Amino acid sequence: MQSAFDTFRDYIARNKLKLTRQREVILRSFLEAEGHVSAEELYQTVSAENPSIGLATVYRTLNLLVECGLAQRRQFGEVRHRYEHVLEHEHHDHLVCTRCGAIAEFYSPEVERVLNEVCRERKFRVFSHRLELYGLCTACQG
Amino acid sequence: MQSAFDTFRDYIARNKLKLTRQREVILRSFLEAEGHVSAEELYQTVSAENPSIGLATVYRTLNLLVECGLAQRRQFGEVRHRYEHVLEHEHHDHLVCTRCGAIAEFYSPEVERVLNEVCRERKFRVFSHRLELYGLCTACQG
DNA sequence: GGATATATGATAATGATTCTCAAGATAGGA
DNA sequence: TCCTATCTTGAGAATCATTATCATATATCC
Repeated sequence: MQSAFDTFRDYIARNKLKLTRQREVILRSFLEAEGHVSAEELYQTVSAENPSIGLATVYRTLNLLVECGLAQRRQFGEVRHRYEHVLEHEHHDHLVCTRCGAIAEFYSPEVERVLNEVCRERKFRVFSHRLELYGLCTACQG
Repeated sequence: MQSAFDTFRDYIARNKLKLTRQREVILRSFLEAEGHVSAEELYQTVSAENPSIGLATVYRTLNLLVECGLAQRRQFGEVRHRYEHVLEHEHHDHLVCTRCGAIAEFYSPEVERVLNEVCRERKFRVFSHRLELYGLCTACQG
């Protein structure tokens, strides 16, 4: 099993790109961040230790991470996008709390099965889906 | 059963707003438009017959329509939002063709049931969900 | 080490949407 | 019907996330 760094290095090499200090720093921060980071948040973390790194570079690197399959870009009702890890992280859907903003993940084989059935019936060749449930998390129901 | 215009008028009255010529024109165009319109598209239609109506007013009116429950705002992988009718239009999910951009609707009681079950198990009080399946429509599979 | 292609940081540009504000229109009395 | 308070409008500025530009810096490959 390749590590995220290996995957990134391979992608860099295959596409005649360059492995820069900035890209390494940003990838490391991204991997350390948990859950669903926005570009701005990642930029805050990164520039705390490395004030010279610019926001544009964070965006550029996040795009690279999406291209090489390490990150997935999502949107949860907000304007900005959030990025989440893909490696060692199964496909899943989301429960979004509309009060506190918490985002929980879930995976349900039942859901997957039913969705595939829907597509089969309608002769739709599905590649991916996005599914978000909005409501109140357990903590916010009190 | 109230018509869309009645619903709109009620909302206007209840909130001490005013029923203007522009709002009527925009609501009528919205109801005539089919499927999923963007603000810009609706603006094109509206200003064809009524060049003095501005884009900002279209946005403002669409927001009113969402507030009074006549329209629902969605996003299908694009940057801009699209608006769809709610009245006389059951809840449904979407099949989005990534090649031709066609958006088909579907409703599956099975899906609804399974999703409710997921929430019950996780003690999540769900209010709504968004579900989009991305892939190739029948026409684009050839 | 040097040549050359790619990256970077700062900032301008973009595109969708919202805000601002002066001027115009509506609703509800008098 | 007219008045007046209040809400709306159109035009363009402002905003916010993201991308493009460009001169300078840096990695890669010989």
